[in-house]
Amino acid sequence: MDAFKEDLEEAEEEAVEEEVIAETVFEAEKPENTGTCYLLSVSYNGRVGKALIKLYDPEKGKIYFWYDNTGHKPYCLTNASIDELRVNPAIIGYEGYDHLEAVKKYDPLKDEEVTMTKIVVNNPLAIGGGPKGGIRELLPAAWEARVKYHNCYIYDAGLIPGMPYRVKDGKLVPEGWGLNIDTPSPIKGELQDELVKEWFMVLQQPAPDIRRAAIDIEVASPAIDRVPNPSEAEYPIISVAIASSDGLNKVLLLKRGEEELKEKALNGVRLELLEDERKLIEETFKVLNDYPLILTFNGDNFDLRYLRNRAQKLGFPKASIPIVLGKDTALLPIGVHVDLYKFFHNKSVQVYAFGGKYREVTLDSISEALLGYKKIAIDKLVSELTYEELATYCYRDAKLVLDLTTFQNSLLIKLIVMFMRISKLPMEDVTRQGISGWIKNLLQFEHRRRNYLIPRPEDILTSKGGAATKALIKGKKYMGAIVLEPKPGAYFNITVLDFTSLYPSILKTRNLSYEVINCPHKECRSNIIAGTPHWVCVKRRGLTSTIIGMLRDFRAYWFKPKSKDKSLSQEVRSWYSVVERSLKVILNASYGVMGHENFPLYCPPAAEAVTAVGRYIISRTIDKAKELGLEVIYGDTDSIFVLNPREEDVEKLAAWVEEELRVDLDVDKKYRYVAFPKLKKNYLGVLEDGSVEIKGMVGKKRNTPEFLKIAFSELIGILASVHSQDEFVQAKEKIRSIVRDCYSRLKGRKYTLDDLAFKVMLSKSPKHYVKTTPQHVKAAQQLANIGKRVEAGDIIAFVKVKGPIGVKPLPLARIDEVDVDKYIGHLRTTFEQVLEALGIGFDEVLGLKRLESFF
DNA sequence: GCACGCCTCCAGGAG
DNA sequence: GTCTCCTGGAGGCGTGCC
Repeated sequence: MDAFKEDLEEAEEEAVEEEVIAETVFEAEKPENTGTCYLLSVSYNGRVGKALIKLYDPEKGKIYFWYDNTGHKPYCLTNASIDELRVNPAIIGYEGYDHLEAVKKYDPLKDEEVTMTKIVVNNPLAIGGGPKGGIRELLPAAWEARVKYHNCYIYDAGLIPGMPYRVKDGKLVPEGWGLNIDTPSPIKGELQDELVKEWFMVLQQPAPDIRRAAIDIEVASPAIDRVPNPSEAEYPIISVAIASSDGLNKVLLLKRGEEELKEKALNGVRLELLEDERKLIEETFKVLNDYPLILTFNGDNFDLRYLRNRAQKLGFPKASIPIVLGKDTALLPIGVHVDLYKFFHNKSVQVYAFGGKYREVTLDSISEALLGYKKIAIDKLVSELTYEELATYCYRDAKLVLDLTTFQNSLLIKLIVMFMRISKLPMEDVTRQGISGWIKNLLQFEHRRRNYLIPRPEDILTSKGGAATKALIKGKKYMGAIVLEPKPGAYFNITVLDFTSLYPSILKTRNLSYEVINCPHKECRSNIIAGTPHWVCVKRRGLTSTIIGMLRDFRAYWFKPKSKDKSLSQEVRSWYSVVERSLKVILNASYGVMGHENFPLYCPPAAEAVTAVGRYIISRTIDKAKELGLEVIYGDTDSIFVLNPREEDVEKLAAWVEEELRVDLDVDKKYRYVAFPKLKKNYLGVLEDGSVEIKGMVGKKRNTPEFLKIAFSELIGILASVHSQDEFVQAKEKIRSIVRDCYSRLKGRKYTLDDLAFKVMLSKSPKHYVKTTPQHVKAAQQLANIGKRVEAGDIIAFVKVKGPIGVKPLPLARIDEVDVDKYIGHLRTTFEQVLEALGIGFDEVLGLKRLESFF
């Protein structure tokens, strides 16, 4: 209930945000004819009362505006008849009410055509979301009333953000989509040709590069590591750095006292000293208005917010400030603002698009992982730096942000454009929303395209029911995947087989989608999903099954193989690799959102049907493998580890799987050897090329102290060089010396506090830990006691010490109070995980008894 | 009073 | 604010022993 209320409030905020745009008077050119442009953004302009489209002209590097001229208006649907509504004064007398229309829609839950009434209004707030509640609150039942107007406009106009368009005689038309393109045959299947063709054009179309500038500001804060409050904006902005893709690289500095600049430029970056802060801000606004794309890192909540509020404080007229603040956003009237913090924060982007290369979502951590260089470290207040030091520091941040979008041929821009096209979201939205927002919008677009009524979440739940299986873990909603018990030990020549995109394949081949599972037809009830009481419709194809299945096929049969096809040019291959990665992000989340309560198409039976089929598929495959004489050592969800198989047996198995289970089974990789401890989700393997893969083990976890990580990686280095059983014996000796060395350095307190620190993230603010007080929270509390601010997302570094509390944060700890025995315990668990798999005892390696006599 | 076992919470990972 | 499964470590509580 609370969550529902919060959602309501949020929806209100966002709708109000659309209105706020009315305050600004900024306009870009609105030509009657343009060349080929890219659709970056769709929003609602309250002042004009129309949908506003921002087009990017790559030739000129600038933005054009195009306002809707088709007369499209906001609306919602209801099941009340026109006659009933016509006599309802609350509705027809509502401010902004326009007219009523009878419309026919296909209701996917009922599988029948229904007649609905469309209530059309003159501004989005009349439907809902404003302070007055809107018409949707007055109706007994409303459909599609929570779809944001700009998204509704995209659906109805069939617009695809990120695709090329042009304005021709005042009309917005698609341009250069490659209409004569041939769709690859493996994908067509029973799908409608038109659908496949459009999607293929959309994926195939290369993405533009976009002229852009990154900005970063510094504020004269009176205290070190105390971030100034952007709502107050009480301290002066002392520098603004701009790093751009078109050669404008400069730092604006606020003049203090009599001090003059020593240099006019530093490494090609122009330095400009400005007499007063108003001028500095005005110069910054010029940049904001000039560039089609402005990049920041946390600009929504800091840089742009501060700039806006500071300008207001200094007396700028509201309408002259080119920054529009929302509850959690800072948008631009002309160009588009992308806050990279928000984009990199997206878990799917982090894990699937960037392979988990960065772990903390900070500019330092991301840039180091992706670019190989990072922020400049300073140990005093920014206001105490010389002009040159300040400029260097500030510019570095802007440059990092820019480079994050330029590296690998503007990979990031291309990914964003692909995500826009797939999700049908404007650039501002796609970079700020999570994966569920993307998939929601993608599916709603496809509903509207087919004239499907978008169902209300409560109707899906009541007509489809809840989950029938029980999760293994307490508190989870339904049962998930199978993880096999590994057979502990080291094995040579292991082949890993995996089902390509298992869950998306299941969605496709089992026809899983919210509307077709537990469908209303009697004759479908016998088409049961094994392991569940649910049945699936045999009369029609589900929407999710169709769309996700098609995207899966595009990736598996076209973009992924083509991205590795050496006969294609490097440029084409790298484009296909971008597409393939974007599809992977969508595919990997497509099943998860069905099991997510806040997803508007939440459907527990569909989610659990996917995992049930997954369990069925891996179990049957393992049985068949055994029957063929293959030895399965381990498996997890969609993979099986087979010991030294004959190629023809693998082929036989794959053929059987395809025929019998209707999924693809492929060789994923081959290990020279793999070592399994007793534990699930833990192993260490050396691939044929000598590269090492470590899964799950504590030695590679982020929060593990550095000294253990180092010792662990030395151990890995030794194991990587092992080629045969005999070499293990020599390896053992080397391992022994590592462990002993570690042990004696611990005992002798030779490590620094840094080496020994556990670095654990506060997942919430310290006061929200009510059930227990974990160690990192205890350390955080001690930091708070000495006046340091600690909040959710901070990484707390602490060491374990002797005494009642047991931990101290790094700044308060001394090396002599460290609890050495605790650390030896950690040394033990870290190494035992690996050694156990190799049949070596930890105590045996250490020679514990003898060694201890030395101390 | 205090070991001890048992359960829960939390962070971080695999897939 | 996709999902479930799995692990290590600590916190917290009840029980039985001295």
